[in-house]
Amino acid sequence: MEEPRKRARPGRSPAPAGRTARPRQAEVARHAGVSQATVSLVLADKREGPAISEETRQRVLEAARSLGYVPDPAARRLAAARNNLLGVFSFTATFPTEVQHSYYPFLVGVEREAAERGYDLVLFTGSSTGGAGAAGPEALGRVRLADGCLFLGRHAPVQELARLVADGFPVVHLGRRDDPEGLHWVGADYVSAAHEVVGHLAALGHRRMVLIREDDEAPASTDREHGFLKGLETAGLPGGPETVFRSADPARDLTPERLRGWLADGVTAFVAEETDTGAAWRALLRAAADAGLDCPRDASLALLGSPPADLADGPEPTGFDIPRTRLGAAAVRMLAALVAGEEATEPLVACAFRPGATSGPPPAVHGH
Amino acid sequence: MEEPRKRARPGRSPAPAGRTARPRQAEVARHAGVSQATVSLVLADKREGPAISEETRQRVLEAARSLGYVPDPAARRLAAARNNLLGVFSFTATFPTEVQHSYYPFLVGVEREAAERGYDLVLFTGSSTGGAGAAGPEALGRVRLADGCLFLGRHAPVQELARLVADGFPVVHLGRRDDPEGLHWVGADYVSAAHEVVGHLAALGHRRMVLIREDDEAPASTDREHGFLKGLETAGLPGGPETVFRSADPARDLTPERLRGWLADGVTAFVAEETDTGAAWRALLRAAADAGLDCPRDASLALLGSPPADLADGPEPTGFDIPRTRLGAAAVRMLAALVAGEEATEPLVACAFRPGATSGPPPAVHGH
DNA sequence: TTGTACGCGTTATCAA
DNA sequence: TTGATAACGCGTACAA
Repeated sequence: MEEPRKRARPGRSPAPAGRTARPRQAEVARHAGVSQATVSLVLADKREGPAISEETRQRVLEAARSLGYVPDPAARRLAAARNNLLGVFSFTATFPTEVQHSYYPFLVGVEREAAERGYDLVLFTGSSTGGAGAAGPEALGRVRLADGCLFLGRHAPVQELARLVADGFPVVHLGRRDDPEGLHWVGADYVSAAHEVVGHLAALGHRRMVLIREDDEAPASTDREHGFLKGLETAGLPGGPETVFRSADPARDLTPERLRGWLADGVTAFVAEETDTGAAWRALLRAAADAGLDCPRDASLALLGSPPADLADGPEPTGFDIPRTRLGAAAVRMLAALVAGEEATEPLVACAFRPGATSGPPPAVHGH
Repeated sequence: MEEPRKRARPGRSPAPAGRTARPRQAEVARHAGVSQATVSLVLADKREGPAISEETRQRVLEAARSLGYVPDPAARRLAAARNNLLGVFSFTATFPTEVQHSYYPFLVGVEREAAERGYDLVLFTGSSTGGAGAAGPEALGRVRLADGCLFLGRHAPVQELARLVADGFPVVHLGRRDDPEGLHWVGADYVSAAHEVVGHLAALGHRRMVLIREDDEAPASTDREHGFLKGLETAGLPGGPETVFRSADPARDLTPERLRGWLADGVTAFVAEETDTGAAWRALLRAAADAGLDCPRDASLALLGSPPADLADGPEPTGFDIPRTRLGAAAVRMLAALVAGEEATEPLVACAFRPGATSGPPPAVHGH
């Protein structure tokens, strides 16, 4: 006796009382009377590779089932196989209390598509919550547990994202984003959608229109402007800088007087971009009301997106809806492709045109 | 030559093109001129354990920083025998399209509490979606991937749950449930809440009231009845079976005539239980309206729960709100305790009393 | 104070 | 067809 007994479970804290350890492949092997490697082979169920006798196969499967065996994702990951786990990391709470920027519609699509493809989801509790990811750079490193990760929200730290991308870790960002070179993303096709809205107005007979936008350089904004201008071009209408009104504070700068001035110049339709705050749209509605305009009789209004929640009761704006659920699905689709080592799928998702009630034919020209 | 060269990275598929391997502790160690174990010690930064010379410490930290070292979560978890992962398994889609039975409020609490405690969440794509869990009972086995799992929804298969519980796998069910012996759950304290509602009515002066309930034996129903009867007792009011009206189809059985009969008998307040369909409350509102009752002048109404979404516009019912967010948090709290090998925490969460607008003093007694 | 050795659970290769 | 075996990256007991 006294022989140096094997060190008990080194590297592990003692198992909690009453807790039965999950069965391992080794245990399944013992029950089936085979080696652990055989278990691995059977469970991998590869087409190629060494064939296994049906008899052994069944024994192993039965043992695994009866023991409730489930592969350890960490070990699997370590051995460079896959998890069937897709990560979701948001930089605000994934389920925010303020419904304002709720990811719910995205998640519907994400869950559906992930289920479809046999993936489970890992929700990494974001940094904002002060949760698991509060501390430093390792916060983002956690996502490497999954086979790939989806990022939501504007405040993704470029450095860390770049690192993941550089390491070849499959990453998809929700929303167009150029910042870390080579970052994959899915986003709404604002260019086409804005283009379509302009086409709709032009078809109604509008010859001059103005885009109201805020003063930032977010891709979502520039895309809309781009689509707006392209729409004018397609319709053979005059473009140029004077068709875009840009203001850091539309509520202040978009006065009823200015609106009247445009009208006097022959402008008959106004298009506002959508932003988080909805400032442009709000200002436009306000100015039109203050100017005593009856919409759409006196002028047509359109919104490049969906109205903010608090304006949901008002008349349905002509414009388009962002297909959030389909965006979520598209993101998962792309992520799955990257995980599989395939090419990234189509990043753009079409928006749904919304006829709405704020546009109509331009007013008949009075006077001569 | 020809000596059997070391097999290149066994156990791994070939690294995807362009993929740079991240630095490992071993590499940090080389750069710092120490052993890998020392790197691990320095990075762990434990209070106890072997002390490290400040000199070495700095060299290691510097090397780690300059190489951009990030620990591999999979390896870390493999070594630590813990995931920091809590599972969430729902038997309907976790993010249903029909807002009717949305788990959103629960998830808010779940996410918040999980983040607080440093856990990430695994959303197991449920069986209903035909997703990863479509196949038979083994679907549930997947949850063993996490350190513990939360179950949502009514249709949890008892067999499989029992299996998990028997194996000592930490499981918490959302909603009271006795079925698999030893299953842990968290639920709303309907008994106290119903008790409080009765107390409120009694304090207003009501001496006789009737509970309208459907004809099932769900814990949520019996708890409410129990609380209702206890409330009567506390208030010193007559209880007994005639104070409970039980019907499999309240819409049919709860006629205006019956209501008038009760009123004639001196009943001045009616309490409806809440169910998925809201049938009892609907029938009560309908009968009161048909009987030409002005509520709360002629009679007081109360609802043991929250009104169904389609009745949200109506007058706010006296009753209580189920604290779903806090329930989610409580579930995570209990699950975390079980994972840590501690005792289960308090399963009951208090409901929030809602004064509402459907109750008031009983009508003055006319006649003599 | 630091280095050596081992095991966590898995996959993949190779020899039997 | 199956069983050893190496290795993934990290944490820790133990020896130096």
